[in-house]
Amino acid sequence: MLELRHLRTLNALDETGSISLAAQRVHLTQSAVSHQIKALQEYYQLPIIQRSGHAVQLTDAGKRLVQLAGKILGEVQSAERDLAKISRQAAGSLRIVLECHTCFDWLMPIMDDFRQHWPEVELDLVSGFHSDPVSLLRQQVADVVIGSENKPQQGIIHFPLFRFEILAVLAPGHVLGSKRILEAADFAQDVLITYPVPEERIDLIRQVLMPAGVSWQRRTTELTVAILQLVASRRGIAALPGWGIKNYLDYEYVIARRIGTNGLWSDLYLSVREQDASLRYLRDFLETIDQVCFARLDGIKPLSKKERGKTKREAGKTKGSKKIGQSFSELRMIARYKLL
Amino acid sequence: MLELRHLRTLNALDETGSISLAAQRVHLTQSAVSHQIKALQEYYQLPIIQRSGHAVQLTDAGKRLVQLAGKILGEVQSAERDLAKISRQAAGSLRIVLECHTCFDWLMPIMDDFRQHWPEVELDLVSGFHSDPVSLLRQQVADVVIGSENKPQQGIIHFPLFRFEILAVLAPGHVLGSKRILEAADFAQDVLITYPVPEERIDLIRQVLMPAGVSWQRRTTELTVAILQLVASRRGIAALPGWGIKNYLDYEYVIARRIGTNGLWSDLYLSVREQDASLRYLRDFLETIDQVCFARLDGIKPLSKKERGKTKREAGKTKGSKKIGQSFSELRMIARYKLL
DNA sequence: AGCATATATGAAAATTATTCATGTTTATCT
DNA sequence: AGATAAACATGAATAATTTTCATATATGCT
Repeated sequence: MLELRHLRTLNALDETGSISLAAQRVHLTQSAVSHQIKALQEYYQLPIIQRSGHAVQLTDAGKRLVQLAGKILGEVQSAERDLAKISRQAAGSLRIVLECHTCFDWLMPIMDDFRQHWPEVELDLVSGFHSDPVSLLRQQVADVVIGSENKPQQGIIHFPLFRFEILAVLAPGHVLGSKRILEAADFAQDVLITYPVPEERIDLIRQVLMPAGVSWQRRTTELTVAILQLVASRRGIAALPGWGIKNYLDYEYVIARRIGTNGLWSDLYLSVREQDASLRYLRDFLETIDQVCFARLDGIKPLSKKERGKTKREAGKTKGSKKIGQSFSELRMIARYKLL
Repeated sequence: MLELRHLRTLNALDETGSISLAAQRVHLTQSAVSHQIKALQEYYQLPIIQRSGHAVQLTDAGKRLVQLAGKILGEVQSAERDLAKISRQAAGSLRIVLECHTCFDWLMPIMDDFRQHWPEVELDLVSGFHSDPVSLLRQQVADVVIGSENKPQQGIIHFPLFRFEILAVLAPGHVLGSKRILEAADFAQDVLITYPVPEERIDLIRQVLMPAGVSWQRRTTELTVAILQLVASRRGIAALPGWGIKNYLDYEYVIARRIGTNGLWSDLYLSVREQDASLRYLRDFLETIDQVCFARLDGIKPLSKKERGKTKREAGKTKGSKKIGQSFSELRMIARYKLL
């Protein structure tokens, strides 16, 4: 029997074009998705996907179901927003601390979207830099932290957002451009341009330069465009998220190179106080982030189970309070479909 | 997590206004529906139903979900019809044998609806009377029998439709009208007006008069209206399904009385060859019958598990062929929502 | 009050979904 | 070409969820 679960999976499959990626998006294993599709094919006595070599393609039948998913999942989300309004969970506050500076880029449109749907939620960005952003949650100064923190802490829940690659950004024609991959030592040759945050908050420094014992020169500026402008005018090099510089790369304003053989990756989490974790508008916010980011940001990956603070099963067991149909997986499970 | 299952149940709940009836409609126990609703309420942290005494009423939240169900379930059915077309299961034949004469009343509009959705299925009524209608399935003369047969037979599957009450129909002012309930003996006093079918096919005779050893006089005619006309003009009395005479009762053209303390009830099944049981258009036909009948026919009841030829669990075990995601329950499980 | 009817609920059972471990196929690299 | 890696499939085991069963509770009726 067809269920919404299937439609959510098919939707992810449509967007990712791959069973394993779709599986990550819906927080299942590749095997689970494979079984789901098999079940659907047997139920309808029809092939849903077609394999052309490695890539999977949706058949006409598959496309029809994806179309159904598109229509339906939006309706479901909209109904659930209405339910939140009915239950008066529609008011509250969402004060956001952004640990990752570049994230402004994708967060802004999401905030605009959110404001439309939740006019009664006070939406704010908590400005300034903070050494321990999560403590702001405890102090009730902020309600949400978007950052890399994922260590389990009493009373705090970390929702995984996604993993992205940090690329070295160079001026076109820069000498280092001749290398396909940059190593720690390469960064000693030029000025490093960063946001004005403490060294330990800069992934390149913490994870690459310091471990390698390489020294560096640094120059800071507030805005991403300013960093890029400096790089392009050969004042130095930078390290920025791949999705943040996509446009500049396309116009060959700057060029990018991988850092280290496997690349330099960073994980993003959204942290909240435990008691806020089931707030409707918070869930909707999470859902929107997922939808928008996976649809629009290039080269990001879902955080797989291993990278998560808690696994689904542990979470179920850990929960002391009465189960109210809101296991961790449910909190996290998100309808992924294209925004209209 | 919300699933289509919940929406189907809520829809039934909306239409029946009762948990137990809704349960019958979706072929679950009352307990299961109760649990489902409880889970939903806990998931959304909202009451979905309100109890005013015995009757259950949907809250605003419940109504919003029903509204969602209305939008969504129609889309699902429509997508599934498209899938059938894609799989070329859209062509075939549906030759129907009607054992119950009065059933023309509700079947006609259903056939019209069906013809629209399945233009490539040859739709026919097999006319004439047949002592063993199910054998027509074996002889490939018909594809579907709608009747009271429900004894398990090799190669035949009986899908339960519904149970309805057969009422005695009298002219207004008829002497028997003074009784609230008619007994077998009462039928000896007047002419019995029936369709021209063998005695053993008339429930009143087989189940009431013959067991009681009462004799009767009979007069036959083809059409339901003709029977009613004869009754109204005091040429005799008749026994007809409650829903078949609703309009005539409303206009007081005739009156109706229960037969026996518990009433005379008849069960209707739809029988097909086993190999046809998973045909898409057949399922759709079944689905439509369910929707239309439960929405429009007065006083019918779903057939509960006990009345069914096979139970869900037995069926699963019995099936010899490889399970292909189409257990008996799935074959039977029907999205019930209002036709547009 | 007592009975019949409708719903709720905890525990057991059944069913279904997911993961794990592994196999197969296709693509890539040397 | 052969080895290796990547993506998907699949059977069996396990986990999770759903349903039923057996009652309990509440309501309405006579």
